[in-house]
Amino acid sequence: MGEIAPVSVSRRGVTMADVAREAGVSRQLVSLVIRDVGYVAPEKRSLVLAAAERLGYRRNTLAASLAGRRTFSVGLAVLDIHNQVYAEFADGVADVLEPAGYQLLLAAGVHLGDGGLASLGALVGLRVDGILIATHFTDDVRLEQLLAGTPTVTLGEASGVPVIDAVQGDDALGTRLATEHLLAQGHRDIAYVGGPDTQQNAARRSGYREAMTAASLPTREVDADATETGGAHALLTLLRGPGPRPSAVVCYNDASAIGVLACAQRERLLVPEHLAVVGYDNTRAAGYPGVDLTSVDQHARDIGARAAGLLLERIADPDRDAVTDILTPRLVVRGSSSHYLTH
Amino acid sequence: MGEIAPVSVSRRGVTMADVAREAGVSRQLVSLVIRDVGYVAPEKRSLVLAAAERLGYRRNTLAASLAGRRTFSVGLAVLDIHNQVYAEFADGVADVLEPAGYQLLLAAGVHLGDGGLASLGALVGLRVDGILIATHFTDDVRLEQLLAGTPTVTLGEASGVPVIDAVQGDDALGTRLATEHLLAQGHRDIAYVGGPDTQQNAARRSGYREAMTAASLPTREVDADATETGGAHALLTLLRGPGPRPSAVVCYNDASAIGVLACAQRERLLVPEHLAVVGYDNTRAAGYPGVDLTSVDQHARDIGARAAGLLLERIADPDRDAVTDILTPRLVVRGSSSHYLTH
DNA sequence: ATGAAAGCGCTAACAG
DNA sequence: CTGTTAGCGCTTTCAT
Repeated sequence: MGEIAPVSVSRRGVTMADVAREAGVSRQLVSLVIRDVGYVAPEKRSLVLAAAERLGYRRNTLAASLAGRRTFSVGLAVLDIHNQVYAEFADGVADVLEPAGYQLLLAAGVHLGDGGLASLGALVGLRVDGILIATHFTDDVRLEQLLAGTPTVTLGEASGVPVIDAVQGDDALGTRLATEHLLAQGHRDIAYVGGPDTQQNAARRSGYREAMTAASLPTREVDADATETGGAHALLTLLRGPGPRPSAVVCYNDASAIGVLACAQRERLLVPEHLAVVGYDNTRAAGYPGVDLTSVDQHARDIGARAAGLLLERIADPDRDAVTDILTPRLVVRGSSSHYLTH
Repeated sequence: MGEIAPVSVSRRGVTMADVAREAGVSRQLVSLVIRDVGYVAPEKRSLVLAAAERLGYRRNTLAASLAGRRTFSVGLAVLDIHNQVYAEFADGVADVLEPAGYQLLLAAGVHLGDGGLASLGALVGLRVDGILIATHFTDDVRLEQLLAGTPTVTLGEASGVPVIDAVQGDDALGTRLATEHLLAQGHRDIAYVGGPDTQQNAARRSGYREAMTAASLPTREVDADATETGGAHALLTLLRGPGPRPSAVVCYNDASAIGVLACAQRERLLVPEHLAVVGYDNTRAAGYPGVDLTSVDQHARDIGARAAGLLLERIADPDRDAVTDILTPRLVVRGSSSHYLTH
């Protein structure tokens, strides 16, 4: 409030200049030491470090990024943090990005339909060096415009934008493996519990259809949302519906499969004797006792790691051709689909 | 490369100045429109918006934050993104923070022991307006120094730093409720499966001890890590150990409780007839068929929301006194502990 | 190896 | 409602 306020360190205002003054060196020298680049005489270096420590200096990443035109951070936008699969994507991404010196910024609950585009916009606004997107895509032109200039890789689904890299599982193959496994067990009446109309779910559905068609068998499908309740309702629909009760069900994810199991139990159907069940994603719950669910593993963590790798490549060379990587899923057989494994 | 390059929009360089030029207005007017503050004539406003749209303008949050000294973002540092509880914390936090206009930046895998402190440092460096921490705390002096000047609230555990707000569940009460529930069912031999030595786990352990001591019964404890395998081993230890087999087990989290269930099944012990089991956290898996686990619900989502609320208050008034909020848990009784509920 | 000068893109405080 | 004048804290380029 006085005419000339005495120089004082404010609550959060320790700058490089302060550190330089304290250490008796130039501001640039401080910058070099903090960034750990170039050669700095060891004594000077420790002088600076000590001064920084004493003052509680914290580098202002904002200013550094603005001036340096790089943030060394990448954004990961995921659909649902509760979904194990996305957590595994994130693990794989972190495996690659952290050693490379990037800070991972996670934005959860990103639905591209509504407010999710805003989340993406926030990441772009933060000028992250790259963006990883794990959600469902629709033909939204604005996506291309929004991401123009920011290296991007999608996980699990392709964006539809030609210049964007993608890493995904072979979803059609996954359900084909599941269906063929059931066929090999002698099942003929195999139903499918499908999900909301996304790229991924469409691929999974088609895998089931292909396998059934190849075996000259009719298909039978019901839909469920991504919850246990949805799966339970789906099974009820199948049981109450016309025609014979299916002897096996392929589900588009583990949550719905677990719902099917719950419903089967309530309906006094033995699994797998009366009803064999296969899920998708091989989440941790699939291995729980009393669940013991056969499931397709899409190698989510590997997808995350691979996507992060592609992103790093694209950051290094923004003009290289876009690639789409497809990982081969594997079927993990458990008690819910195999008589031999039943206790 | 020419002497004087023609004005061209570079890959990512559309600035407010460009928009102003395109719209034929001043740069400040653009700023007002973009920030949506003050009064701007409708025609001018749409003129600016149209120009921004045409040029594909994206506000540079970095520059805005640097100049405005506020980022309108808060960091949420969580221990383990795979753990449902942290996902629910995040939900609650988002419930409050998003309507308030804050961008949530999630940092996962934050163990304060090792590299996690670096993650926190990254958030501080980004100059987030506040930090929410959901992990375990040890007496680390550096934490206080690191966070000085950044409003902070902890979730689930207190930090030990007096000036930091905290929101947590009453963990001792939770296990006391669980133990008393088992006592009410007539159990006398109740064992406890405890976790790694954290504040939270210590409180849960003490709740069990209090309840047993109050009933003049001896305690019996084994330890397990936070996985299903850990729980399974713990039960084996109890079964192979001296003395009679316990008739009930209280577990410090759901994962270990599910491990106990798995082991019980392998050992041909009926649940709850031979062994009653109670978990902690009431994760979604507890409600799965075949799991059907009685569990203590600490209201994680509410904890997240409350913590976010406190953070907002502290951002508004950094000097108000620190508070610690304790939420009362409730016991959710399912088939794993109650004969009456068994199918 | 170090200092000086310039500027990243924006907000803020005021005079017009 | 517009224009001016200052920075925010840092990196960078170029001298020295």
